[in-house]
Amino acid sequence: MSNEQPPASSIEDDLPEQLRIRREKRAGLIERGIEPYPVAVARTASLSEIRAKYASLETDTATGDIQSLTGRVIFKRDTGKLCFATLREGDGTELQAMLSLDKVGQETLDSWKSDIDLGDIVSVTGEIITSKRGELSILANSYAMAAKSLRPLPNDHKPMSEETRVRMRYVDLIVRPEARSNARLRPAVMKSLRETFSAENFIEVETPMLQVMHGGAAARPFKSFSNAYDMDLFLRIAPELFLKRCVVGGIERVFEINRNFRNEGADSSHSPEFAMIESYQAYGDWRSIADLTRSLVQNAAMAIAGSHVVTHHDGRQADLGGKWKEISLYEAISQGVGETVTALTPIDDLKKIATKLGMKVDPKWITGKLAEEIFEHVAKDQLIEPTFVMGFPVDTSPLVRAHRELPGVAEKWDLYVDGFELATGYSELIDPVVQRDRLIEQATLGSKGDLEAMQVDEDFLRAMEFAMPPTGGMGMGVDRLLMALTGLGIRETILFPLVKPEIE
RNA sequence: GGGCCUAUAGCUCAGUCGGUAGAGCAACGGACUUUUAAUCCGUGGGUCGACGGUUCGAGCCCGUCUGGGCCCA
Repeated sequence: MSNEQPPASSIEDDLPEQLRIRREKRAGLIERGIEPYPVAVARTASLSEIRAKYASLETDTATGDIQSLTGRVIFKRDTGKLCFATLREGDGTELQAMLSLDKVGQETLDSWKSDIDLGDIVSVTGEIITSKRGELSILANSYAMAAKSLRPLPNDHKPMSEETRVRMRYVDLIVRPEARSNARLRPAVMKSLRETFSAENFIEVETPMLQVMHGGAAARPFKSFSNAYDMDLFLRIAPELFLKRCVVGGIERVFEINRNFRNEGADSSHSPEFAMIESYQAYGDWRSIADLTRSLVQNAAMAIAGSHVVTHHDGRQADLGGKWKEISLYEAISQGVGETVTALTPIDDLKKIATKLGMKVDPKWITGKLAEEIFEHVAKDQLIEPTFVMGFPVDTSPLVRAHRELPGVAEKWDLYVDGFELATGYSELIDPVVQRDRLIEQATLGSKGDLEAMQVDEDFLRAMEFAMPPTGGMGMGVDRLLMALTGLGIRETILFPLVKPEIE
C-alpha cells in the first residue's frame, strides 16, 4: 500500500479531457454513496447462456424470466424515455439491455444516462424479452455498476493500429473478435499436442530454464546471475540435453512444452522468448520421429479446424493432410544451383557458388553452414506445402548421428511449411566418445568467436557414458505451429509479445 | 548491418504551395419510448514523437535521436 500520492489536482490538470471526465464521474459516484468498484454484483447467468436458452424467441415477446446479467457496455443508444445498450462479455457474446422510464423511474434512467460510459462493466437485472425489432434483450428493473472504466474504448468500427493492439492486448481482446479467437486457439492447440503425446505414451517433464551451461542448440543465450550461488546462470536456449538425460534414465518416451530464450533479433517469425516442443523416443529414429511430428501437426489442425485443410486468417487455405513430401537437402541445392553439390563438396567450390548467386558470404561460416545458407537462398521460399528436408551436414549438427550411408551427412531433417522452418528431427547421436569430440569441436569454434557455438557439458557427457538407447528426437516451435495453422505473424500468436517501452 | 515507409485529438486517419489545426467515431449540453455504427441541434478537446537548424513565419523543408512497420543481407 502506498501512502504517498501526489496532490490530486496535479494529476487531473494534465489529463486529457475524456480521462478527466471519467475520473470526475467516479468521484461523483462515491460522493453519492455508490461504489464504482463493488465487491460483488448480481449475476444469475452468462450472456451466452441466455443466448442459448432463447435461441429462437419470437419478436416482441416477454418471457417472465427475471435474470441478472453482466457485461461491458460497448454501444449506448440513449433516447428520451427508453435507452438501449449493447453488453459484451469476454468470449464476445453480446446482448442488448433496455432501460425504460416506466420500469426504472426517472432517477435511475437519468443516472444510467450520465454515469454509464462506453467501456463500463455493469450488472442489469430484469426480464428477458425480445424487442419490437426482434433483438433478444434484458428489460431492466434495476442496474448496478460493476466496474467503472476510466479510459474510453477505442473506436469500435475502425481496427486499432498494429502497435496499439500489441501494446494494449487487453483492449484488443475487448474490441477485436479475431484477438479473442486467437487467444483461444493456442490453448486448443496445446491441448491437442498433449493428447497426441499421451495417446502415444509419452510422458511430459519439466527441465531447468535457469541453467549453469547453455546447450542443445546453436544460439546466443540470455545471461543472468545468481546471488545465492555467486555464479552466472543462463536462460535455456533448448531443453535437449536434459531430455536426453531423461532417456538415459529410462524415460523412454518423453516430451516438454515450455519456453526457450534466445538473445537474437526479433522479426515476423522470431521472438526472444518462444514456446518449444521437444520430444525423444527411445528405439526410434529420424523417420519414426517424423511420423510423430506429422501426427502432432495434423491432430492440431483437426482440433482447431476440424480438418487437415486449415483456413488462414486471410482466407487462404493450406493442406496439411496426407503423407508429406520429402526432399534431400543436397539434391535441392544441386537442383537450385544447376550443378552437383554433396556434403563432400569442398568449401571453396561452395564459396564460388554462393558468390555466383550474389550471396554475402560470412568468412566464419564452416562448410556445412555455407551449404545450409545456399539451400535457404535457392529453395526456402518454394517450400510452401509441408516438406521434410532430409540430410543436413554433419559439421553443423553436433548432437546428431552420422547418416548410415551418406558420408558427411547427418540423420537430421528440417520440416518446412509456408517457407519457414517449423520443426527439426534427428536420429540422436548416442556414442559418448564421438559426442565429446563434437562438443570439443564446438568449444573450439566458440573460442574462435562463434557466439552460437555450444559449450562442453561434462555432466551431460557423463550421462551419455551410462549409455543412451538408440533414440529419435524432434523439436518444434509452438508459435510457429500456430503460424502454420493460422497464417498469423508471430506477434499475433503470442498474447503479450515483447515490446519496447513507450516514451512518456 | 543497409534501404524504404511511418509518428497529428481518447481511437482511426486527412492536412494542397511553408501562412490562424481538420474529419468520422468518442466526449460535453439539449431534444427524442423500439434503437442496434440510432437520429437531430449545439459545444469543447491538440507540447502535430523529442531535440536542434533554415525561414519574417515550420505539422509541412533539413539534421540528429526515439518508437513502430516493411524489404534486403
